Amino acid sequence: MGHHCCSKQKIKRGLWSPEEDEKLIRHITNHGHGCWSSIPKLAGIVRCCLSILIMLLFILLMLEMVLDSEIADLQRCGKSCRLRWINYLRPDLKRGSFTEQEERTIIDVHRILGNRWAQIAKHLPGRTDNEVKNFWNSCIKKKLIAQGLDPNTHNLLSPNQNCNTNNQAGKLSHIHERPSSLFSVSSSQAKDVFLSAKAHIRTLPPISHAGNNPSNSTSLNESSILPTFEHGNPNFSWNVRTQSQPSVMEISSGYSMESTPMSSSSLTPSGFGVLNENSTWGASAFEPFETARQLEMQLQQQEPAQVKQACEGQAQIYKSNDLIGEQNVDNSFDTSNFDFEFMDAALFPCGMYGDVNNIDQLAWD
DNA sequence: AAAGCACACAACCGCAAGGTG
DNA sequence: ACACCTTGCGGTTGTGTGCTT
Repeated sequence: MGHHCCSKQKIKRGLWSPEEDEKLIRHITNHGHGCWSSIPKLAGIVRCCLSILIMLLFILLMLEMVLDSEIADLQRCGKSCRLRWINYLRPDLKRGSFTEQEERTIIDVHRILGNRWAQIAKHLPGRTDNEVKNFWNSCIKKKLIAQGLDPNTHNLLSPNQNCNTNNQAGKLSHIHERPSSLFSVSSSQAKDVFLSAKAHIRTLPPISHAGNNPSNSTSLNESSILPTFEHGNPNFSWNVRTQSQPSVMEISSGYSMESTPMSSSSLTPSGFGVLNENSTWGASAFEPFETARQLEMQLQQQEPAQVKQACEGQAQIYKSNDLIGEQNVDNSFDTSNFDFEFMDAALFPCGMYGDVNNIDQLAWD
């Protein structure tokens, strides 16, 4: 086997020795990595030239020793060198275990981006995609499962899934417990966040909706505030009414709206800002609601198909808004053509993991 | 003490995208 | 336009280590 790029070479595999690390570090710090595939040879050649100069200054007897010990080529393929440098030797790497803040960031960003480890790692300075991936698979995944959440979708596991998970996880017999971990939140906190969300959602322009099951709908204008709600659910949708309740956003879910402490964990006190893949997650300024243009720009950095759908939806929203007051028309857009999950994620990207007491301030700053 | 097991982490593999001749 | 090469990414496997029996 082995890489096709190095099948002809005499390639060493497996763990790197400290000597190999040292050679690689010395070469890259002196010359940069340039072309990775050339490094294994260059790492030897450069050493060779230096050694020759040294040899001219010193006794010929030293020659063999130097050749033997110092200028031996790095018998690794470029791919392996690159990986070793990026994942382990790079000086800006942060070693050690992940902090709670990093863990939250990973969970938040993963909910939006999925298994795009390289993108996720960009939000964690000093961490590599490999590191994040390993941490996810070995730690966070299990935590989420133990919380009764699907690590892929971040939604509640169905009873069947829970069953399966129980079987798979084996030891996770405490799955039905509701530990008061960082993922859970009290109903009063949820209420605060909910009110906060409500306040910002109100900034949306008026729009009508069509075709949602009223029985599954919860209007934010209702005086009864649900202690929890679930926005990470792919079946979770939103819409806004104009006629009877102008400027009110309505949230509905094809999934059951059963009250569960877990489900509320998706909403964040840190704001509803739209995540930019190129920006750092976590401490971004609060953005109550993006204009259609801003949102479109954000969305364009996501998957094209989803962007298209989301923008079409937004365009319809604003288009219909223009018509309000002029004529009483059904301004609905086709919900079947709208990616609610993505829209949901774009509007509510964070988890409810921060300091809930700052919600109002964050909300209105 | 030794075997078995689980876990975390490092490294590998295959694929896709982009660049270049 | 095509083939080849390089790089980057995500999934998977291998390995070392600590714990349990």
